[in-house]
Amino acid sequence: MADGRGTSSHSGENLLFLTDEQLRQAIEAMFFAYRGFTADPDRILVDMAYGRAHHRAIHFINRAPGTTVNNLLGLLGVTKQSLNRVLRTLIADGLVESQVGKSDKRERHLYLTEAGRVLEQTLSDAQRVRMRGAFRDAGPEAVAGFRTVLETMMDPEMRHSYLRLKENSG
Amino acid sequence: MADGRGTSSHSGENLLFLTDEQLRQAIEAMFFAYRGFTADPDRILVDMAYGRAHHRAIHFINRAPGTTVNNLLGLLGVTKQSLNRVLRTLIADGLVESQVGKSDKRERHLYLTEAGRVLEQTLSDAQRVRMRGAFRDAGPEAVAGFRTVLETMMDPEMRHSYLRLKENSG
DNA sequence: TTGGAAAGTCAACAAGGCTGACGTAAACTC
DNA sequence: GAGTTTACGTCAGCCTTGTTGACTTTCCAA
Repeated sequence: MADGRGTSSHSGENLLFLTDEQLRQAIEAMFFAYRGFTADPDRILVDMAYGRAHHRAIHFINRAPGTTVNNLLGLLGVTKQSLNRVLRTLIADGLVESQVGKSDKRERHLYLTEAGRVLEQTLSDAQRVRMRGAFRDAGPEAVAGFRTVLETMMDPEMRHSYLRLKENSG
Repeated sequence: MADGRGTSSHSGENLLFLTDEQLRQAIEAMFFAYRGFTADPDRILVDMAYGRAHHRAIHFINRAPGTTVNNLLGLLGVTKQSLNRVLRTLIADGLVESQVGKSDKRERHLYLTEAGRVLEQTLSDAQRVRMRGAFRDAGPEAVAGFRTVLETMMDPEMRHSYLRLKENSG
């Protein structure tokens, strides 16, 4: 369908698409595509003394408003010291708000401020333009395959986080 | 096909799969999947004082034996100072060999040594295990779609590099 | 009331990006 | 043949973003 080879059968008997060479090509495709994937928001971020780490924090706070620090830590997969450095600047700059938990006062619940939402929108707009273009050019069936493979490629815990976010907002 | 929605038509009339929400989910899928993608080789590399940058250099030298430093720079998308730091240690450790160009003596052509090939094999084996599992579970049609979308997502120059590597090795 | 969890912080360090400047050798050009 | 450009290597210094380890404060829950 994409390369006219190894895609004619659904069954497990056709495994030509699993040769080492095919897999190497897929690895390179991931590498090059990820570069493109991050390029657009990165360009915006350099102009404002922020980096990719800030973008990721903003993204997930937007997706899971009111998330606790601990939960965010799990999504991002970094240490609390690393996240805290980023979070501190975002709070100081008025993009993120931290609210003491009502039932459990040890927890902090994170929200984007209005300014934070504006930046999130700007960044995700830029990132979505490329994604939308790729999806449109590739077509619905390719997109479905794309998402299936990505989901299968995740670590199980990450897949779990991913699916939970997906359910809660889609 | 993967989610039973928005995949029934080839034509441009069906654009339900391009909602902002769908695109956000795809962005998250890329993020989580890339984490899984790099996790296995990363685990191997920490035990030997190497990082992801070394892996990338080794990968592309293996794929394009005899590549010049300049060419490798283009593939990796980093500065020569950054690459040089990595390359120096790889050459010092006997994993990479640098040969003065025959026709143009300014150029250096890079090759993996036997030890370099062994490490490359170890790393790419680890990375391919996950890739192969994901491909097998997702099926040939999903794989074709996956690759189509990734190629479309690259920057044009990167796509050009990617396709050239692809042609030259299989 | 005490143990442990959630969060914040300080300090120190490493990998891996970057810029800018400089040097050398070889190739190219006029 | 002189001057310019190209390819490569290197030094110095900076930044972001990750890490570990230690310590404190707060506060929930057994």
